[in-house]
Amino acid sequence: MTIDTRPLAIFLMGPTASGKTALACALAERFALAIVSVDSALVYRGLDIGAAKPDAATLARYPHRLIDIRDPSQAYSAAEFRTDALREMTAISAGKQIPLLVGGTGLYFRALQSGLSSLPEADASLREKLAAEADAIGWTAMHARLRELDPNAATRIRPGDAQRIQRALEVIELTGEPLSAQQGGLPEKFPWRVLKLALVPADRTRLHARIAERMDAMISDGFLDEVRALRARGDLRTDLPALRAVGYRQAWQHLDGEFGAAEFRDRAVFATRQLAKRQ
RNA sequence: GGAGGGAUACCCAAGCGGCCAACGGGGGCAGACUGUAAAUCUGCUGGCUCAUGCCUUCGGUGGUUCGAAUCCACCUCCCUCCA
Repeated sequence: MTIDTRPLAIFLMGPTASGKTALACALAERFALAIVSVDSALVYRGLDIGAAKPDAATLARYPHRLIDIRDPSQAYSAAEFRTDALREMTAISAGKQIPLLVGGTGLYFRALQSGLSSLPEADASLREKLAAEADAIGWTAMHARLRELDPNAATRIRPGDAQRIQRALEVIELTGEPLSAQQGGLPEKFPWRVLKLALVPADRTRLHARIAERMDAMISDGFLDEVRALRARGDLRTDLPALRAVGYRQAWQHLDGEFGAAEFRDRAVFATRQLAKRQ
């Protein structure tokens, strides 16, 4: 057995409302840790209350990296996260601290540790074009096209999975090669020795109760005003990743008049529970 | 007191004599996932067995019928309107 000389990093994972932030801060209080957020919603500025972003006082005392690094009008991605996180971790380790990666975005953790195949990044205009075509002929037809261009990918991707069909076609158009031929083989040797901690709720009912309580607290803390401010900008649309976040999407629909306040609250709670399951 | 409308599985809600264990949506559960991942998608969701099998369901009790969630009678509860 050889000695692992890689620097240590800690991964703290768990569903929303499971107490990750509190635990991370408690650990940071006692050890030489620097916190890096692993959260696809916290990266956006202006998504605070509804995203359960740690408050200013907490952030001042326990700085979190990779929070508030993007405007809601822009998309962020797993690949960008990987780049950003590796940069932050390198700096932290160089400063003789231990990086503490905290969050609930599983894909980001995976992308960070295992890497991603070298695929082209998202191309907004191409996606728009593909979406327009899909509007015209339907995603089933788009899936049929994928079947011709990349049978392997078409087998893996369901005909109803518009998002993945779009990405596959995007990659094919951008590279001229099938997506399936470009994936696989990620023998990434991660430059850190990872200690993984997972917060697993012992009892779903209790987690559900916490989620409901937290949602009510968010609402009384002005969640809807926060969303009104985002709408007032005028340049944000519901198909942006930032505004598809749990709670924000429902709040937006409510403010559009799709349903009342009580239904908004319930829908937001349901969506949060379902998110917690997937985490 | 009178005139109507309604009671369906955890919730909402179709069904209106057989093709109904009962459309659909929600919720719940399980699962997939390589640059949107707090996203996107899939399956299951009365019980027992899990087989084109059996059993118990559509407010309650009776009745009509070969056969009822669906028709009739009465009862219970809810809603609207007239008094």
